[in-house]
Amino acid sequence: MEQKTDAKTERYNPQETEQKWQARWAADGLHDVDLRAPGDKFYFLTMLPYTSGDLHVGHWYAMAPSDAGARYQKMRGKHVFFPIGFDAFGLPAENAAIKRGIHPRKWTYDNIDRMRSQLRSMGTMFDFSHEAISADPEFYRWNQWFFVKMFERGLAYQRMAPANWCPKDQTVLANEQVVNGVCERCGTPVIQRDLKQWFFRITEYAEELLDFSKVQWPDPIATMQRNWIGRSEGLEAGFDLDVPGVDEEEIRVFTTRPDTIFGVTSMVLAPEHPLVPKITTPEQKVKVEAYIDQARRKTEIDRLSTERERTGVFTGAYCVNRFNGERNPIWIADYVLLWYGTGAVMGVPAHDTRDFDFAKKMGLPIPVVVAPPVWDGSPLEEPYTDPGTMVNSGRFDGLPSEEGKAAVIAFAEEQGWGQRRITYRIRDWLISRQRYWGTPIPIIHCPKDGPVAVPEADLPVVLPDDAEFAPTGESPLAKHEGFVNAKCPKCGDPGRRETDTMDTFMDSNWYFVRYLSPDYHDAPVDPSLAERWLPVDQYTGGAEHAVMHLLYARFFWKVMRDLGVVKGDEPFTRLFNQGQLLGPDGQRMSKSRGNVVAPDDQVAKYGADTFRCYLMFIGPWEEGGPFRLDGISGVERWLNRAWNIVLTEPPSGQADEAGAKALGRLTHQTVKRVTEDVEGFRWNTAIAGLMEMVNGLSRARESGLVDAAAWSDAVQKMILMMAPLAPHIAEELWFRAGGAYSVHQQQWPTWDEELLRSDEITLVVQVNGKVRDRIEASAGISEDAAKALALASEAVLRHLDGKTPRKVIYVPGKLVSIVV
RNA sequence: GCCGAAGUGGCGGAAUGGCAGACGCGGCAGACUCAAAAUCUGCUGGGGGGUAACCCUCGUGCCGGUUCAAGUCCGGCCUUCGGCACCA
Repeated sequence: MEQKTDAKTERYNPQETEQKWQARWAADGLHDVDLRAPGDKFYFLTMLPYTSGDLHVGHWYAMAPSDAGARYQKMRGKHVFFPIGFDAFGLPAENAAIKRGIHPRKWTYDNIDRMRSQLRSMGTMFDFSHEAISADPEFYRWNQWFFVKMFERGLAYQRMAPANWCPKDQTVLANEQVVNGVCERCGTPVIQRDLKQWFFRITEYAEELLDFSKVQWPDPIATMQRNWIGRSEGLEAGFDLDVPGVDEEEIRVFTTRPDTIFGVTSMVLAPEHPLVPKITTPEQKVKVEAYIDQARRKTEIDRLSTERERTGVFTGAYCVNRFNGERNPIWIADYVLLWYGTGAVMGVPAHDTRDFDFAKKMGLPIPVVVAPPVWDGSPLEEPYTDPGTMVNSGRFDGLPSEEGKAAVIAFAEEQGWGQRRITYRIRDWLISRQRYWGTPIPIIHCPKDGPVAVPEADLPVVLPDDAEFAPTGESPLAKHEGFVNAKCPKCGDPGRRETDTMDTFMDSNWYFVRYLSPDYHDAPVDPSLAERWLPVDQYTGGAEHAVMHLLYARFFWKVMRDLGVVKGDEPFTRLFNQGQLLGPDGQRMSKSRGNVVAPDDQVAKYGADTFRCYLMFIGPWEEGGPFRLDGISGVERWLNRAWNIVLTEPPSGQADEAGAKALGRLTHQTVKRVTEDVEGFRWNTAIAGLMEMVNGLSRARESGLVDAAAWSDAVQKMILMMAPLAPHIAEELWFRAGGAYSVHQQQWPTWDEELLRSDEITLVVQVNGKVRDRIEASAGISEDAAKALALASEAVLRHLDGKTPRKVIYVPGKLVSIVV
C-alpha cells in the first residue's frame, strides 16, 4: 500500500480501465475453471439467456448481481463454477428467419456471437470454456437419449391431444400465435384439432414434487408450485346408470366434498366423455351433437373463461345416487374437463357456487345437506361452501363436514360403491411441437411395430439444415423426404420418422448438468464431475419462471436420478428469483412498446461497473420495477469518490486514539453490513453501506491527521468489498494501492465484533411512548444509572409535569421508556 | 374468483417491535471559477411557534386491536402488480 498517484492530474477513465482488465483476465484465463482442481465446490447458476438478439437491460439485471454473488463466493474461498450457455431452439428463431429470409441456424448463431461479446463487456466471471448451446447436435443428442430412455420406461408416451389449428393455413399454431382466438398470420378463427402427440408422464412424480423439504427455496415459489400441482383428496364413486339399452352400469364421479353427496341433484359430463354418445336419448341427440361440435371449436382458454355464461345440454338420461336412491338428470357442459378427475361432476346446488347459480336460474330445488352454524332450516339465499354439520343425509346426520367426509368415504368403500382417491391438477407434459427449430423426437413409426425408438448408436437424429421451414401447411420436417424415410430399427421395413420436435423447455431441464462436461461423449454428463458438482448450490433467475421451468427441471432431475445419471433428489439447493425489470414507463419492456433500454449505450457512457452497480442499487433485487436512469450519477459519483480516496492518501501521522478507533469501527461495521447484505442478495443496501464508508473516509480525511495504519486497513478492505460489485475499478484500485494481482483472488475481509462496539451510546428516552430526549452515555451504563439519567432529564421532567412515573422500562444500550 | 407480492418524502428506496425517511436522485444555498461543467460543503417530510440553539404537532393505503412502544404483530377492508383462471 505504498504507491501513490497524483489524483489531481488523473481522473478515473472507466472505458480504458475496463478494456485493459478484461483483456488481461481473458489472457490469463482467470475465469476458466478447472473442475477437477481441489477445493470446496460452489456451483452458482444463472438462468441461461434465450438467443433473441441483443442483450437487453433485463439480462444485465439478472446477470450482474449473479456475477457479484459468484465472485463473492470465490473470495470466500470457494471453488466456484459460474457457467453460461445459450437457449437456442424455439419459435422466435423460426419467425425471425421467415421474416428476414435467413436460416434459423444462422440467425441463432449470429446472435450468440453478439451476445457473447456483450456478456464479456459486462466484466463477468462467466466460464466460457464450459459453454453449452442447445441447438448443437452434441447437446440435443442427449435430449434424444433421455427421450429414448423415458420411452422405454413408459415415461414418454403418445396419445391424441388437441392442438390449435388454423383451417386456412392448414397448420398447427403455438399458443402465442393465437391472438384473441384467431390466427396471428391470417386472422382465421382457430379451432381445436386432435393430433397424436408425445407426453412426459410428470404426473408420475406429482406427489414427490410436492415435497420441498430438501431445498431452501422461498416459500412463495414452493406455494405456487404446490398450487400448480394441485393435489386434492376426495371420493371417487359410481352412480348407477338408469338408461335402457346401455351396457355400462355406472358413471364414475370424483368429488372433494363427499359430505355433500346427499345434496346431488344432477350429474354433468364433459362433452367428450365416452359415455355421452351411448346414453343420449334420440330426442336430445341433435341438441347434444350441436353442443359437442360447438365445444370443439373453442380453445381451452375460451372454454374455461369465467367471463362466459355457463352453458349445458340435457342428455335425456338419468343416473341413480346410491346413497339416497334419488334419480338425477345427466347433462353435458363444457366447463367440465375430461382430463380432470373422471370427467364427470356431481351437481350440488346448495354447496357449490356455480351449481347454485345454475339451479337458481333454472328454478331447480336446492336441498341443504350441510348446515351452517346458525341456520333455521329455511332455504339458502346463497351457496354455503364452508364446513358445517351434515343434515338430510341419512345415517350421517349430525357429523361435522370433516368427519363426515371420512365417514362417507369409509361407507362407500364398505359398500363397494367407490374409494378414496387423490387427484392432481397438473397434467402430463405435452412435449410435441409441430415445428422445425427444435430437437427431433427420435422415433421411427413402423407399420408393423408401431413407434420404435431410434437405437442409441444412431443418435443424434440430426435436424436437417435444408428443410423448408417456411409456413406451408405441413410440419416442416414432414416434407423432407431424406429425413422422413427411415428403416424400422426392429424389422428393417420402411418406416417414417417422427416429424415433431421437442418443447424447448426440454433443453432448460438439464443444461446445467451438461455445463460440467459439454464435450463428454459417452453420457449426458461425466459421472465423476456430476458426483462432485451437483446439485447446483445457488440458482438465480426471473420470477416469471417460478412454476413452469422450475417445476419441469425438478421433474426431469428426478427422472435423471432414476436413470442413474445424477444423484440426490433436487437439482437446485438454493433459489433466488429476481423481480422483473420494467421499462421507464412501468410497462414490460418490449420492442413494440419502444421502451427497451439498450445496455450498450449506457456502458459506453458510464462504464460497465457504474451500470451494473446502478442496477443493483435501484431497489431490492426480488422486486424488480421500472428502470429509470435518474439516479445513475449517484453511483458514478460514489465510484469516483472511492477512486479519489484510494489515490490521495490523507496527511498521515499520529492521530489521536479515538480517531483511529472510530475509523476502525467504521471499517468493521461496514464489513459486517456488506457481508450480511451480499449473503442475502441485498445489493442496494450493500452499496449504500459502501457509500457510507466512502463518506466516512472523506470526513476522516477532512478532519486532518489520520492514523496511517487504520486508513490503509480501511482502504484495503473497502476495495476488497467493492471487487464483486465493481470488478474493474476494484482491480485497478487494488493495483494502484500496491496489491497483488488479482483482487479477485483475494480473501473476503472479516470483521471483529469487539471492534464494532462504541464507548458511547445514545440513550433514547420516551415518555408515554414519545421520544422526549436523547442522552449520550457510556456503553457500559447500568440499568439503574440509565434510568436515573433519564429521570433527571430536563425534557423528561417537563413532560412528566410533576407526576410520578408508574413504570420505567429499560432496553439495554438503547432506550428508557417512562410511563405516567 | 383463487394464489403470490407490494403500498413509506417530489422520486428510487432504508428501518432484529425501540430515534421513521439510512443511502442515492432531484431541489435550495454556499465554496472554487472570468464564467460554465466537474468537484467540495451545508440544508431539504407537512404544519405551527421561536431572534436563536431549539420546541410543539401531524405523518408509513384505510378502519379497528394488542403493546410502555407498531411502517413492523393481529383482525377487517381498499388499491396496484404478477401468476392461475369454472379443478368438481
